[in-house]
Amino acid sequence: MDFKLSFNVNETIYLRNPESTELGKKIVKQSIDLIYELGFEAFTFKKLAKEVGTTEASIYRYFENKHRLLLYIINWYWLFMDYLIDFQLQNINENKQKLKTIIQILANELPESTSGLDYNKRYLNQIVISESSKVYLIKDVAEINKNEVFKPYKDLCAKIADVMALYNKKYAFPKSLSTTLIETAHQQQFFSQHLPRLTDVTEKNKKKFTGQFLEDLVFKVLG
Amino acid sequence: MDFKLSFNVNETIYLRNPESTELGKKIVKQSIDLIYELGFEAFTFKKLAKEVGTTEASIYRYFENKHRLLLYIINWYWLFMDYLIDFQLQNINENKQKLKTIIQILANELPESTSGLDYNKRYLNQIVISESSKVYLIKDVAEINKNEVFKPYKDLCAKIADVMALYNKKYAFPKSLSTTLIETAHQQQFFSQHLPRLTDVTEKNKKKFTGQFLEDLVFKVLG
DNA sequence: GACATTACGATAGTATTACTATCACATTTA
DNA sequence: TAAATGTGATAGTAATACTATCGTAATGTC
Repeated sequence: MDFKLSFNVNETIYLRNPESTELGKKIVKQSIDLIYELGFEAFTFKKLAKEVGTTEASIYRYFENKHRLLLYIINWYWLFMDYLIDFQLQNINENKQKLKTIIQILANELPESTSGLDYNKRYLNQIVISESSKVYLIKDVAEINKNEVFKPYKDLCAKIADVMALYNKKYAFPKSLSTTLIETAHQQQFFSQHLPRLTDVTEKNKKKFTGQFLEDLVFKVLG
Repeated sequence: MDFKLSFNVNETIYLRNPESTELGKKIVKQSIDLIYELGFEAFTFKKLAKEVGTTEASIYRYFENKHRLLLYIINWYWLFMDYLIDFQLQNINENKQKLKTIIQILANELPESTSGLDYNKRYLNQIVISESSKVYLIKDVAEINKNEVFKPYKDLCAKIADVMALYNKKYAFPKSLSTTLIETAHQQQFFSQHLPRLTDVTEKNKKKFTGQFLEDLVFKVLG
């Protein structure tokens, strides 16, 4: 059975909830495809409108600008990851095994969906790797942070940090290690794909490389 | 004695060497101030021209676009870091002490220069923290990488990885750890400044926090 | 069944951005 | 003395990032 997951993204991010209409859903779905194809800088609402078969003005009714749309997509991803982790951690009792599972989820591609209704998970993954930091690396980060738009990311970090703190109660930096784990997971995937000399990736370990590096790192740090 | 450091930045980055003329030097110096003030997205050549007291067209004679100018600044920074590390590692023989010194250089602000001729080091540091990843998180990363424009960054990573590999000959991921160290140094500084809940920073450890986290991490990983 | 609301498409228009082109003039160099 | 170089001034263009208005079809409400 295939189904489309839906999460409640913070209402201050959009002008009109894209989940509430057919056009809104198409906008989000197609924007994932188009940002993947063009990169965020070359992506515009005009090009998206053409792809969706609507007008620029209609898209502006949903999102104030393309930065907000990216924020929406990235938040959806973090909520999805949170859900995935909860799901996969069911029936696991040991904190060590919990951490191993989390690392594998972060270091690998998302489970591909078969239904065309759903977002393209491979594209979504690549967007998060290449574009996600652009949602907070901005001048007015303090301003937009007031509306809790980074809550899904913070919640996920806190969730992973909690497991780390339970695994080693004496470790002084669980939150920073959690953030580092998430960010490094994406970074090492990006570098191993595009600038491999910055990593220790090889033809052989290609598939498992990021997971191996991170598991080694996390457990050495936590003891 | 005060002096202005000068490094040979890859020639494919600029159209005309900004070090070769007074206008060129002013363009780079003022762009650091202006990117710090506005953030890279809101920074334009028109605004820079006004600040420098020249015309847009004149700036375009030095740099193809603002991305190239940022690349120039970031490369200058990596060459500077490379130089600083060599300088500070003189007379240190132990690899452990070398790594500690490197971590402190990465985790703290640059030594402030007193001369007005020089680039503003505090601004430069903040730009690297907030904007540096934007030079490679782009669609055509493979294309521009061909011209070796990321060489200073790669060289620095390799240099640090070499020390790590000497410190622990059995460790399997020295390059990835080196990249992670550099990137995390900036990230933790950014997060502790703007989104502190993602880190373990406190009022007390504020100044030393990033360095402490990284030193703990690196030596636990390397053993 | 009349009426209001909503969602959307169509169209138009504006300020800014990101360039490119040309020409005149001053300074340096050969 | 001529040629080359660097700059300023000005003009112009295509694209970007919006904002505003209007008509209309579909949906919901009294």
